[in-house]
Amino acid sequence: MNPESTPSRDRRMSEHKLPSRAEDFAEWYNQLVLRAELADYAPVRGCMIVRPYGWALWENIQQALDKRFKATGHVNAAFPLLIPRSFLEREKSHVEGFSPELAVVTVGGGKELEEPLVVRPTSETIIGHAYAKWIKSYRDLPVLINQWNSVVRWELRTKLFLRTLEFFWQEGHTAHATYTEAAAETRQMLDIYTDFAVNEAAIPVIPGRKSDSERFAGADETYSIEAMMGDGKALQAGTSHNLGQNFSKAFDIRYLDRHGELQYCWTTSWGLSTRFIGAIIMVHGDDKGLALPPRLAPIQAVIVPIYKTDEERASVFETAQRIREELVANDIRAKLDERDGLTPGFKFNDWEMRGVPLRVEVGPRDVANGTVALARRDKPGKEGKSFVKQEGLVALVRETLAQVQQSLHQRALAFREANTQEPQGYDEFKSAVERGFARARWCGSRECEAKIKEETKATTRCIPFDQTGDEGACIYCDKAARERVIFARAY
RNA sequence: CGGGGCGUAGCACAGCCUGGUAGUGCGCUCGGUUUGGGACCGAGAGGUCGGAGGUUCGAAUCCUCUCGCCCCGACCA
Repeated sequence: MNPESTPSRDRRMSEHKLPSRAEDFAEWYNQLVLRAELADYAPVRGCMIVRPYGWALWENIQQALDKRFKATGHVNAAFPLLIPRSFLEREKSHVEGFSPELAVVTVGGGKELEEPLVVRPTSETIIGHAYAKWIKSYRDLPVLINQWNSVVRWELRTKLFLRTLEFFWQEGHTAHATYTEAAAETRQMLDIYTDFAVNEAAIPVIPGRKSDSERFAGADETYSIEAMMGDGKALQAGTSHNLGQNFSKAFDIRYLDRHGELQYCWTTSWGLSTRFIGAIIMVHGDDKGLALPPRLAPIQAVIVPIYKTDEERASVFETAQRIREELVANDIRAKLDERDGLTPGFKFNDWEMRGVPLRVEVGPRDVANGTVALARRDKPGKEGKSFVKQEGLVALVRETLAQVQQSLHQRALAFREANTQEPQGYDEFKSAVERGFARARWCGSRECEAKIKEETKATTRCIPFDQTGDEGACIYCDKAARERVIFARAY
């Protein structure tokens, strides 16, 4: 812009800037999480501090989900953090799945414990134990409990939000009288996650079934929603497990049916974690920073005052405060940026980096004319800026937020479509998973799945529910294959 | 656990090769001029140079050991 820009000025400018997504997606992500003040590193390797702005986002996610859980008859409770180690060992595949990543407490009150306690990696076992005590009769069923908590898994490679030693989530655990009911519950909760992802987070997802090798340790069937990130990689954004009678047999969760016969329960579990925040970042973010979906954004509209003199400041603030109060009174999460000594331009960039969907600029000219400038986060620069009357602003803000929500979803969907291919041969398959999803036939054998992973780093993400049903050849071995599967490199 | 890189102010780094006053930019504090797309000037605060041991009159710098972090590969929401 300024031909006299000095090298030192350019350097300073570049320090403000994030690395572009194209040049280094991983670094873009790391810096964005820190600079947007979503989270910070903790003193323990792999642990994360969720900062207030990140937690506010999580709270909005919690509310949107919790509302849906309650509407379908679930209730919240809290189960203990510490679990006797022997509990984990009762379900064979569950131990095998989790034992490498357990944190174990061996000392309590300065004394070696008789039985080591594990820090919960998930709560199937301790909840199973409780259910066994509580459930006696078919009249006690179904039991539909959820808990909001954190769990610990000793991961080797960690990344803020996506994979940390401790992470926050909700885990729902239900017990039913019949297989059919449990299966319906499992699918219902996946539908809820899908609805949440699409309508609250503006993230298009592919719901489907997991392959045997990707299934949860101890589940009969695992379902997931899979989303495409801005670099074409897949992220499992929510999961729902049909646990069959595996845990009820391991924990003796039985009930007397109406014929007076003792039956094992059918149980399910389902979870969505703070990893979802990583998905929001990587799906909607751009080179300017975060772009939060209005329905989940902690701040939906930020008001930036513009002034030179003290008199201007006073009149601008008066108007800006009035606007903020009107917005807040109408349930719009609005904030007035009262920071002195920062230029408007700095604040524009700052709030864009933090992903605020809508910005309201109020300056002396606006005070005089009864107008404001409205800027949309999804359309940078002049394109997304309009000058509007203060009168009727609340309705306009509401409408514009809905439009931003829509446009983020459409943009994400278009990106996914553009980067999803149906490869005809294995060569095409290989290039497809280089940049996105490959929807390809798979014969269902572990061998093909493993070979593909070895050769391309792509794994089966899920077997989508919508299938054409016609027969074709497996992308790898050419054997008969009915189903098309989503293959991708994954987080 | 294997491979690679790095530990110097809150952050990003220079200084180390060739031992001798710890430095630059950003950020922070104060004062002034600024403010419709990342302002500027001036003054200031801020350091056990990751830790321990050694060599030396003298170590951020040389030697030995150690701890930690980040990135890449085998497990995972």
